Amino acid sequence: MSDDVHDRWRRPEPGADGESGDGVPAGSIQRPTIRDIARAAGVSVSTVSHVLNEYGDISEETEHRVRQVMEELNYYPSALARRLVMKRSYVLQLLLFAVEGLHHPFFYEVTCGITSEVEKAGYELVLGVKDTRDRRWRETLRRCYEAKVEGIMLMGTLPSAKVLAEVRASGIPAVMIDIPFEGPRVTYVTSDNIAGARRAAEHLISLGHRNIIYVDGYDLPDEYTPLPTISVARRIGYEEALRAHGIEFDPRLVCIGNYTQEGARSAVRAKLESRSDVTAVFAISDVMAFGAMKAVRDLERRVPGDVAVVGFDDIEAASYVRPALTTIKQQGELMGRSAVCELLRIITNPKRSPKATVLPAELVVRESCGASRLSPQFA
Amino acid sequence: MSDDVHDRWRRPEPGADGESGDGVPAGSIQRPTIRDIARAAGVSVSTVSHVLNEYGDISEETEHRVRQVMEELNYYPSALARRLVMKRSYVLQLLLFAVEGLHHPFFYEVTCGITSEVEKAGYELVLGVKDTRDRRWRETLRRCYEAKVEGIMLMGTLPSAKVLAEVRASGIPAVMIDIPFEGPRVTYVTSDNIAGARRAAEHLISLGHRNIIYVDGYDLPDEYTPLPTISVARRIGYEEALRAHGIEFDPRLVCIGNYTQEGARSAVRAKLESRSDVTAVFAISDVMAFGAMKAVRDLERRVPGDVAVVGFDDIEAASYVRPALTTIKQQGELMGRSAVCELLRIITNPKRSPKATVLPAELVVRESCGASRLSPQFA
DNA sequence: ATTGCCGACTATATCGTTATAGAAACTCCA
DNA sequence: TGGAGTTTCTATAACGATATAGTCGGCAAT
Repeated sequence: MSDDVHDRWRRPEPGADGESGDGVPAGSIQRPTIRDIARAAGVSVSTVSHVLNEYGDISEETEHRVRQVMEELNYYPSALARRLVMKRSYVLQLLLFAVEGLHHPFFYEVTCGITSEVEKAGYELVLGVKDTRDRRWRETLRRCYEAKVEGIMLMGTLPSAKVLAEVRASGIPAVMIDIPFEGPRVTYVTSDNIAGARRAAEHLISLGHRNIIYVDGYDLPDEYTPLPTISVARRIGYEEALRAHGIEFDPRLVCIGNYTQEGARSAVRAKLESRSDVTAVFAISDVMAFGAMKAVRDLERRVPGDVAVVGFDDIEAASYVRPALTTIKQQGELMGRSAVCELLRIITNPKRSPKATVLPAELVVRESCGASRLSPQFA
Repeated sequence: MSDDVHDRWRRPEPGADGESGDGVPAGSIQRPTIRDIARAAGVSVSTVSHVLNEYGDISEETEHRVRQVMEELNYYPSALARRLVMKRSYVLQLLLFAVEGLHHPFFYEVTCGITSEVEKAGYELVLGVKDTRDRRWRETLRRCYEAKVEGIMLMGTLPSAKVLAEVRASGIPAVMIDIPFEGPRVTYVTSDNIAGARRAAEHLISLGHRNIIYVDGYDLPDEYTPLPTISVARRIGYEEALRAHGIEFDPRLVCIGNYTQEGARSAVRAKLESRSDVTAVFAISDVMAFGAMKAVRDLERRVPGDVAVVGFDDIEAASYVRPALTTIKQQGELMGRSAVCELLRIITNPKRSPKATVLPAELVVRESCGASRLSPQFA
């Protein structure tokens, strides 16, 4: 029976027989098409299609025969063809702008959440990583248009605010991650960065610190369209906390760590050397907080004895380091999940206007600020 | 001029005019097709295609006009249609089997390397993450066939050896990451796991340790087709080192940490409680080594004073923890890059037989084994 | 004037599906 | 017996590109 079918479906044209035909371009072992199935099963193409899509108007007997042939010929319908005719790609794109690969662990957590949710919804996730310094982001967006991507998620440190405008103008549904930006089919999910940063600063203030170094991520990119970055939001929270406690904001306590450990290490060291009155550091990412801790040790001082350090993100490593890092917990995985859910809602329900999501950012007290109240799980 | 063109290209059929037409399914703002461009520019579809693909047989004047129209109508050729007719997808698939999302930081590093290289080659990367315990991996493979994915990369802890067999049988070029498995169009890249593990164990032995707990990842999956896992390789290295130094392998010193911190913590704690003669732990991943360190502390003992710990991977956090973790460095990012390069070679050059890549795995001495020789960069 | 060639452009089949609109056979009921 | 309605199946036009195999002037060589 099996052989019988195999004989029947072979197309007349190609002469080649053996599996490893000689001149074939890679991967182009001719796979059977819907027409081959139809021929072998003795039905029309339409019938096969109806079986495939479970129209329910095919007799049990015919359906069985068709399915059997499909199995025997090892048939898989071409998603390419289907997508073309249905004008849907079932593809979501995650676009990550980062400076050195996607090395930031927090992005990783978000990505985890995204993949699992995308998978669940039966979509595909295309992962695109661009260096923030790479000016050719327009090309990357072009690929989204060409591939008829159904939705875009944007994450990381953007090269320019133009990206946002262009995504919005493209009409493709989009969810920004940690970038407050909205449009007709665009929204965002973010942690409550202002409240998180405020809480971090207040924690330090409540422990008696007054001169607190603020370690920012980047300088603004050279185009001065203001980007609604997490830096901005966290800075607002930091300044709010100072104001609420009658401390004047001192711009000379701000330094730039480039979101890297080494960047923060040298920046913080420089500040600590020039300002002996500093007793605390608030870095807007855990990785930079690690750098700050190293800087403190570089100067033969102690964390938290001489300088208290608080971070932001609560990446896994925050609980590994000694002293364990007090930080603001962002729910990265949840953030990824929420982004996908909202994106799918925008896609499937165009009338509904998209809704922004703000996730809470909580203080996790560990050891790096000298608070003795350790949560038991980080012992 | 612009308006002129816009008038010309509008198709006759659809009545809707405004942008936010009412009943339109999301994202289905009708984008212009190659036919619209042809019409508006007053040339044939073929001519537009020739311009698009730089055939070089179009007069400068015509080409200019066509390009201008494309710009004005905001035209992007449909990759879907092109892929269908060219029978190529320019898509690579990364398939990751993991137990809890893709939470292992090492996978992340590899993924970084992969994306950057894929991007560079002008391909797209589809990211698929499956839970190892999820039995429906066959469905995931089906999607690769349907999407005419040109190459597959497989990473993580597979649910079954059948996956490997099926990928090989599919004829799709594939590169396994850290899974030694080969076929006509299949190969792998891996660290030198045996040598790495041997080195880790020898390091402990050279410091005088004799009873060394070995923290493995998983038990073998329930189907007993033997999987060529990193566990197996590292175990071989560990046993080799013991043998070379006349130490008898004690199976009761092996425990299972499930590649998680907590799993390792409780497994190691149990072992330490039952075996007071143990002075060292070798965990086959850094994350499990962190768990082991916690277990040691749980029992009020000290690392490295009472128990030395060595890990495997050298994830970033390994240098953050206190004491900093002595471990075997795997070059994750390079691994990802190599995988993509080799995969592209298999795809573009089907005659060449694929070549396996084995990357060196080096010992990085930090503090967790009590070696005083600290490399300066981890101070 | 014929032939051949070249440069610029085009008509049409094709990729492998789904969608639309029937067709053929059969049942049911008056 | 003659529709009406069902059930099962089918022919064919899309979808939006590329590939193949031209056409049509014009120009040089014979």
